[in-house]
Amino acid sequence: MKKYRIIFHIDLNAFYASCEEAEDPKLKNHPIGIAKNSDRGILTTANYEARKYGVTSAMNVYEAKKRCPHIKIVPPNFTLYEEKSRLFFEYLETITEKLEPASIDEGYLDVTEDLQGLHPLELAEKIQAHLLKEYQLPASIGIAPNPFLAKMASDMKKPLGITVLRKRDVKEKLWPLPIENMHGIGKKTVPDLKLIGIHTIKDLANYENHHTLSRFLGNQTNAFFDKAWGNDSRLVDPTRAETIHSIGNSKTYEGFLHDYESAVKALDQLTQTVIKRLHKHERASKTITVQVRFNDFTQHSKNFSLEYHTSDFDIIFELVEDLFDQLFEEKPIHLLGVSAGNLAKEETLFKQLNIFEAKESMPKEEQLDKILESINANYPKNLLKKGFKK
DNA sequence: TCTGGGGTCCTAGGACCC
DNA sequence: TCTGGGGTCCTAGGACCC
Repeated sequence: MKKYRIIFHIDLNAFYASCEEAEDPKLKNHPIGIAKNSDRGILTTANYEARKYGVTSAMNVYEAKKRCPHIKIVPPNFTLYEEKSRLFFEYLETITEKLEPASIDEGYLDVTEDLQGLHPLELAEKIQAHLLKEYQLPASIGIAPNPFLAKMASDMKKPLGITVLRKRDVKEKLWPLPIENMHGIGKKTVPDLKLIGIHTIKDLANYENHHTLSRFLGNQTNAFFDKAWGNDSRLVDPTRAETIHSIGNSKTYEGFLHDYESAVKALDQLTQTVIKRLHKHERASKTITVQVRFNDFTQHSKNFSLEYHTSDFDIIFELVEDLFDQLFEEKPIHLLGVSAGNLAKEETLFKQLNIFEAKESMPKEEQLDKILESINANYPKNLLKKGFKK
């Protein structure tokens, strides 16, 4: 007899909006949207009252106001959302250690061994009620034998839904869904799939020619195909979210940046934010990336990997400036981004330092020289620095 | 619908090493 | 010498998710 796992996917409904409603209950019966600017840009979230008017996440504010003229635009309060998210996961940890956070407002739980003597449905109801009562956070819960089905299930009833999706329900409940509803299939891939006759998850499950399929789905072809049949052997992995891979900061400049100097000033700000967050997470970075989007929406990035990890502002900013020099064009700049990747824990580095007397112990001047040397060796074009208004 | 900011993962070519 | 194969890392770009 095969033993099925019991996986929950828990998704907090309209999370940012729900946080705002929890803080200010007056907002509850009023349509609200979360957006930085009250007359431009896009909504990160809309509450369900606003969704009744056809307002959705990622819709621009102008359109949202057209559909719902009395919508209230609330600026985001990320400190509040992070705090609520922390409480959410802290509570889930009391249910099971087998918890994998998937984003700020959703997570997977393997409750196979932690049912507390309850029926899975009862446990889900208990969790949902607790989240609503203690934190005023409505949640949708999917119950399934694997993470993929649990994720698809939690999407089926929102808000405050609980949906069981068993293997034997796949043909009836999963297959009729349009292919764009499949987690991992985005708006670039959908037209390709439709071109070869795949419009629903059923079409994917019954598509014979995997060679053709792999032209569009690449490496993931078999994984997607298995998922279409309701199969997904991935384990709930609590360590996955513990490893941070990159820390970045980017900003859109509505009025555009028109010259080199103001861009460098902006990059200074972005770099400072990145460094602050690196320190907060006690991480040092080896690879720095600078990203530029111009007013014509062309986008470019450059990155450079250092010989060793650092979290020093002077070193990183020197590199940021240098990378930007290579990206600079005489066009108004719409977006700038700085990102630190290839991260290592600082405590680990200290250990290495003690053993090898690594280069971090050199005076900063010397470190900078070394780095510039290394950059120039790799980017001889750099030295020319032509066409810049310095 | 003319557009935020935080990320993860994949791809593909090239450099380099054995 | 004109030519193998495997592996890893670096770099730029793109797709996707919330």
